[in-house]
Amino acid sequence: MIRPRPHVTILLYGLSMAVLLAGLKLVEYRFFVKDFSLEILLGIVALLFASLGVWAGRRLSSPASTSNVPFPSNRREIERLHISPREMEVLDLMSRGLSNKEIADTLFISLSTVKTHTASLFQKLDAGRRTQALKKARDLGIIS
Amino acid sequence: MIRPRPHVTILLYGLSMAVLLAGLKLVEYRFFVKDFSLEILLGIVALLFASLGVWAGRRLSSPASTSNVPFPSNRREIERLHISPREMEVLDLMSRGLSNKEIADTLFISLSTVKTHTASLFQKLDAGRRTQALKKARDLGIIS
DNA sequence: GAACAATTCATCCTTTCGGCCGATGCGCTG
DNA sequence: CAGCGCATCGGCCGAAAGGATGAATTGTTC
Repeated sequence: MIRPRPHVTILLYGLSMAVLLAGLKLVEYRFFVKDFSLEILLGIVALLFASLGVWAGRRLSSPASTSNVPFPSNRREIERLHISPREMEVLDLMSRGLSNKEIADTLFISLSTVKTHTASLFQKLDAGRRTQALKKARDLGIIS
Repeated sequence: MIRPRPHVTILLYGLSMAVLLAGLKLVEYRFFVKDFSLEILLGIVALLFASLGVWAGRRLSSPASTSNVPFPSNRREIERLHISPREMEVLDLMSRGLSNKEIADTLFISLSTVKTHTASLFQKLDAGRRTQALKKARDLGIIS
């Protein structure tokens, strides 16, 4: 997510809004007629839009703050080993002592994905453990 | 082991040699009379003493090469956190990307003992993971 | 559009790690 | 000698990490 598809995200956002508005109409008829509390309705709508906003916001704002690997990061070696940007992020967070779960939460991806990244990192760095991977990466100068 | 009791090691070595020599006498009677191959006997004896020598050699030579934590190693912090010498060795090997098992084999101690050391390191460094412990230790300047 | 790399996610299984408990032996110090 | 720190070892348990595959989507490139 994040980097690969801003268009799709925007489309999804728009579509979701459309669906929500359509739903609103329905709700209007179903509940307004029944003298349902206006406050509750507004609260629900606000909550839905708020969460949708947060969701979209995360998706769209991430690209800017995502390339947060503050290091000259020996590009020669990174390219030589074919280490992708996303893998670099994982590697960086790993070097900060985060667990896979914490990395997943930070990057807003699933644990499975983090494991995929670490696995490919281990392969590219020829390591079998994260500590070993970090040692090698540090020796290669691709992390601080 | 290693540091704590050279006396005991020497005593054990001497005792083992005595036992072996005693055993030799027995073997001498049992097999020599039976016209057993002299080469085989010598081979066995040589092998036994060789392994004993290696074993004792490791024990005795370790103290010299054991303080192999090649680093100025911010003593202030080490003392402040009450990190013992043995724990420093474990920490150092940990930073080299070794697994607990490998550390155990390197230090010639059991896996349990390594775990004890790592556990007390985690407590003293206020960490829950080895990568986190390494990060903190590195930040404190007690490892390279 | 096919081919490809990058990113995402899942499941199953094994190994390793870490937490928690208790225990022993040695050396030093009060 | 009693107490304390250090180092050693064991067992049990749950959580984390790692290995092996398979698969879907998106963007780029030819």
